[in-house]
Amino acid sequence: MATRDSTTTSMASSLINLDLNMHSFRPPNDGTPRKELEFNFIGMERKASTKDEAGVLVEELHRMNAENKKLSEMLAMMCENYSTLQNHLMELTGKIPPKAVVPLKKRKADSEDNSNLHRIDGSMESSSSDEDSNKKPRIEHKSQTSKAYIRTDPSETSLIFKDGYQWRKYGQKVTRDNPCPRAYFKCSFAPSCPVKKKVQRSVEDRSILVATYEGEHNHPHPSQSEATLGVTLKSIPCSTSVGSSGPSITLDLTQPGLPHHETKKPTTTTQEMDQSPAYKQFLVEQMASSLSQDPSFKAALAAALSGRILQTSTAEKW
DNA sequence: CGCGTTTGACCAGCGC
DNA sequence: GCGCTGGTCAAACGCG
Repeated sequence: MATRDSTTTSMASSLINLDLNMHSFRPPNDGTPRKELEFNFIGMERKASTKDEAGVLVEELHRMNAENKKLSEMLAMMCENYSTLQNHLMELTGKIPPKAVVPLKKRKADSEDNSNLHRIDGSMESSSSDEDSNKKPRIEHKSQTSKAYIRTDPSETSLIFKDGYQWRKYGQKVTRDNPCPRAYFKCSFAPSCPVKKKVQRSVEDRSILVATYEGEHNHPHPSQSEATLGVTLKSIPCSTSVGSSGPSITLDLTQPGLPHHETKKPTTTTQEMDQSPAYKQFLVEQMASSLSQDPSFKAALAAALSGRILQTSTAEKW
């Protein structure tokens, strides 16, 4: 964005310079033939100038004039492209203004939560940082937090949405910076599963549910049949999720039926089981096969890639 | 009756 | 140290 602005600014400033240069050649009244005026101007500087030198200067003037016109057209086109792209982006992001992405938070824990904040268009707000993790022993699952944005019916007041997992609500609280209550859920699919999620409506757009996931499921994803149409039709998972504990393939924790792909990375137990290259190759093939056969993963991958491509192309344009 | 939700109370971190 | 705030607990409640 800054690159685009500076480019536009520098182009505009050079245009202004060009324009000023043009005006410096023009008299207040532009009624007289231009060539004669130019010749007179040059003549004022040096009477002994030859006709050839005047011709070269006039030619240069015409060339700069044409360049000025070309640059003006380019600027107009760039402005038009910019507005078109902006509209397109607004459509893709579900008309969420960028300022809605970073709510003002006072407490440290919340600001850290935002470190893993993801925009609704899938672009990461910033990389994660665990620099404060030692200061807050209360939060035990800081290493794996992610946010997901789910669009729901604005008339729907419930904070419950189906994402394929089983959740048990254990609390609800009205927070200071959001009049909408925040609901606290624990994963109840497995008794020992440490995963929690907080669900709260966005201050900016009440139709958006902001789900914050903490921790990592220690059980397989419930069967895909348990994932209702609540997410696929009524709710639109919009964000990718990336844990801060290293590279992972997590695409969207809210995707129904989507296996927890971050667990697909080789675990230490797997590595200890068999270090043979053939076995590794087999594992890789199995993973690739299972992933490619998963329609949800395909859809999530496509969404993530398209978002990334759009982001890259937009950045290049700017 | 069992399970999940609601809701007020309590606890602990953080800033002043 | 105190007050504010977010997070959690657990009894009460509702529903199937």
